[in-house]
Amino acid sequence: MLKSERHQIILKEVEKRNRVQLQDLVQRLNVSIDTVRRDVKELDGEHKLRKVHGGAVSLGFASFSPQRNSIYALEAKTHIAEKAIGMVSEGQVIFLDGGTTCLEMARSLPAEWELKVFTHSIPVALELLQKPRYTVEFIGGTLSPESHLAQGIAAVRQLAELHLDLAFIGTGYVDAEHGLSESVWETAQMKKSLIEAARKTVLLCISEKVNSQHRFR
Amino acid sequence: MLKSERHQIILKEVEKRNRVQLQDLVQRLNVSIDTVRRDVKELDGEHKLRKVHGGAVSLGFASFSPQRNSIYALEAKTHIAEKAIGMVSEGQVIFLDGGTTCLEMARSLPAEWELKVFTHSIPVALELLQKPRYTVEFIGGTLSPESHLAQGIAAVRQLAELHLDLAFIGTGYVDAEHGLSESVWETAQMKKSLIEAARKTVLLCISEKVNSQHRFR
DNA sequence: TAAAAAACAGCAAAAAACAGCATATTCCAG
DNA sequence: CTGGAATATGCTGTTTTTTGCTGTTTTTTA
Repeated sequence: MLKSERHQIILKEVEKRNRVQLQDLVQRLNVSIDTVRRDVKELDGEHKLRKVHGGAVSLGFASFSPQRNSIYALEAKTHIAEKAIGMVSEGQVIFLDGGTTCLEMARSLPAEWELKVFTHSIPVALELLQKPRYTVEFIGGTLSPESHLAQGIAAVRQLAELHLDLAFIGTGYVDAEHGLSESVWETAQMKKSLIEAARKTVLLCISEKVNSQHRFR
Repeated sequence: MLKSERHQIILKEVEKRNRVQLQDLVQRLNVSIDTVRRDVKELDGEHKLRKVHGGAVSLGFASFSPQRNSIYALEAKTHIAEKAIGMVSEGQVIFLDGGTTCLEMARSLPAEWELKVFTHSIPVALELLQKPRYTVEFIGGTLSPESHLAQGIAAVRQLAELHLDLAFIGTGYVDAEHGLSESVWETAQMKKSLIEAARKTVLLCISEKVNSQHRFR
């Protein structure tokens, strides 16, 4: 296989799902990990993507989630995600909201589990699709160009019909919640539907006390 | 064999599949590797293609254009996509299926238009979200890991409630339609819903006659 | 803090590119 | 028709690039 061909495939993959792991590329391209590493390093040098530990992210993704740059925030969110995963058991039916915290959580969920996950966030869905044993159910609706999140009446209606074991709602969206004009009411509406659909709802919020998780019903 | 004849063949090959290995050309042309090398070098000098280590790539392929990679018969599909776009008018409400043809169509739709587009394909949705004036409505459902397509009962139900000016259905999925076991019935079901929801349905199919578009109702 | 994963550096084999040379083919004037 | 120049093609040996492997160092994670 041609090197430039590999580069194109890598770029395509990065473009599509914003983040790739080197190990995935190894399988996809049938070459050694070192070759992939060198390819990614080269593409990084050409400013076609950004190399990170264990993989690569698209340049757009870096600006897409500016909070990722802040190590403090990332660490905290990873911590929250870990705590949240501790509340999930295999075989359950759960819901994941959008936002960086939930994205982190989707990434960290055990790949060997069997789980049915509902979400209305494209990045989260793409992350979950990486795990072969998961069933990913997407809540449709009007897509927000900024956050790649489905919202609107259609989404609310679909949420209302679900039966969930657990629902995880992220707060502190980068820009989805505050950037959109009409989303305030809809966000409230969606949360209301979720709380009704789920036996337990977990609000993931980043605050001074890292592991503060407010349950409410 | 004439040199210009070889050059024509090389260019055609590069054009067709975007990338060529020198070894393949050796077999194809029955000449030595050095001759092929010199040919490609010459064509590179004339800016007809780009020479890379071990082969050559087309000029469009070299620059950053993800997704256009190994798509078979891209030319024909682009042609179909263009024809299909000719049937759309600004301000309409349309539906786009998954598959490479519809993806090509999504990419080629005029960015300056205002359009409301329904789809159940994540790649198509991501493409459409690039266009700032578009409203993208996602049809939720169970996501297929291979094709990143929402299917299932939920999708069918949402489709049944739509009111569309036009629906474009792609055929000949790379692997979505045949790779999945249970999708036959669901695909039929979805198409049925679509035909009922849309005033006009267009079936995009790639065949011997490039511009064959079968309308049916 | 310790184990695991990833990155790194260096090395060697294989493939490709390159330079130079010899042979074959074409072209053209005499 | 013919000798020679120009071009084209293939071959040989050398150099460069690529790529996987090994062992070591750094980073991540539990």
